Amino acid sequence: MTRSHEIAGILRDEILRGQFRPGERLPSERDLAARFGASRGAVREALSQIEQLRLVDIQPGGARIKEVSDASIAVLGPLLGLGAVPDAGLVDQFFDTFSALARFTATRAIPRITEIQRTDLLAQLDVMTDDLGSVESLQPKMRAFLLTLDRIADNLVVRLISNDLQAQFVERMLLLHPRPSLEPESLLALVAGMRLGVENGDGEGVAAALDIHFLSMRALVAQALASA
Amino acid sequence: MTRSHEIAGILRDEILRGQFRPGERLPSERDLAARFGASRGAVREALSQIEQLRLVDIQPGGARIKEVSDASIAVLGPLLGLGAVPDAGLVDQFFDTFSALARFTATRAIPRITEIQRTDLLAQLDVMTDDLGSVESLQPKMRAFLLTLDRIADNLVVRLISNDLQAQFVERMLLLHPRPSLEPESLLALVAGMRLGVENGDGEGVAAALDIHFLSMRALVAQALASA
DNA sequence: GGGCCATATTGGTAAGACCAAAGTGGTCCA
DNA sequence: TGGACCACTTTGGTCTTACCAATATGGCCC
Repeated sequence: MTRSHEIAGILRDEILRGQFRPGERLPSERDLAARFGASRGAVREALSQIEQLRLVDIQPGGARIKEVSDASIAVLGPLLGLGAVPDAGLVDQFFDTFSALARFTATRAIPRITEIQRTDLLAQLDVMTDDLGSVESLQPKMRAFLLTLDRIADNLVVRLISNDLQAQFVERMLLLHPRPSLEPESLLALVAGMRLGVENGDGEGVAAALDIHFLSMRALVAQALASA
Repeated sequence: MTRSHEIAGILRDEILRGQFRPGERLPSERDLAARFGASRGAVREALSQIEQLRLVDIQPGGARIKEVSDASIAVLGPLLGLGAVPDAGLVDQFFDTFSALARFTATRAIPRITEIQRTDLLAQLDVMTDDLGSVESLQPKMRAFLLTLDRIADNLVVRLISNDLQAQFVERMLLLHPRPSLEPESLLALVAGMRLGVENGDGEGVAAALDIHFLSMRALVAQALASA
């Protein structure tokens, strides 16, 4: 973690917390440098990063704060990390959205699947079947499965969006305690449902299995967050 | 356009064009500064921006190129702008994805709509009905309508994703010539379909109207790009 | 009270310097 | 001959100082 990233993180979080009003001017680079005990160069690098998040608009004369709701998806992670516990509403929105993207990918991928890819997917599902007990070890396998679907669907736009969601979300949620734990039965239903869909070339079937899974996931996470 | 943004744009495009292999090292900051006739500070700000796109991994010892497919959604715009004409396949993927997000927003927004919001949406649709002839003036109204739906759906995650897609895509597509022109009949069908859905609280109806619209849009844009 | 101009402030950029970490190549030893 | 070790070089990270152009600010004048 470099000094400029550190400064960028602090300023970014202050903006996300609403400590500046939209339209208001950020302190000058020289003032910020003094505040952080850093050089103007480091502050400028930090501001350059925040500008990419579309949180500020930098112009000669001053940097002005913009609306958080107009920012880049890259602020999602920091937004989730603002409090000791991620905002439950935001997490639910994330799962709802992520679920929709997974459905999208599944319905696009399955119809254009090759036999080799089908074999690959089924093998991945088989491995998952042997591992239903532990969410910790299942999660990366699930992620790899979805990534394979992503590659088959061959939609770079969704792939890039998923990259951002992964980068923003996954690491933070893995820190959550107590961790939500899915019943082995529902995990079995998920894997079995996806397997059936993959075997029969039924994208809608795979999507439906994912839908159900994410619905129960949302309920469990909401419960975990409420008790945290 | 500042010098650092300029340099960032050039390097970013070179990476997106594949002029560096993933894992390869970018020239040192000092070399880049010499190449661009700029100071190291300006180059560092540029690299800091490219790092945020997840196109490079900067570490003491050197900056290494990463896979484009692992980058942020923020590279979509630059990717579309690489050639004289945007890549047709990528544009089609964009519309497919954008359409799915619009469907998502519509199905989430309509069920939770208030009477005031319903009146607002209907008014917007009425204005659009009077303006079916010109795509130029209809497009911003359409965008405003979708933004209203976004606000009603109240899903910040999708809102942020849409921000990025808008920022990456809209300006570039508006430069396209020849511009695709939709038939007034199909536009009328779109508006009428959405109106019916809004009136009856039928989110699936609104989504279906959007689906059809984006499908014909995809066909027209593909045609426009092929002739360009 | 409103428009205008000089001044202070702010971002944009450059040049030079130092440090610590990583990469590099050679040497030395087994 | 092969591998481990070490010194050197390169590289990113940071700071300082300085200057310019565009903007913002405040006071002045009409």
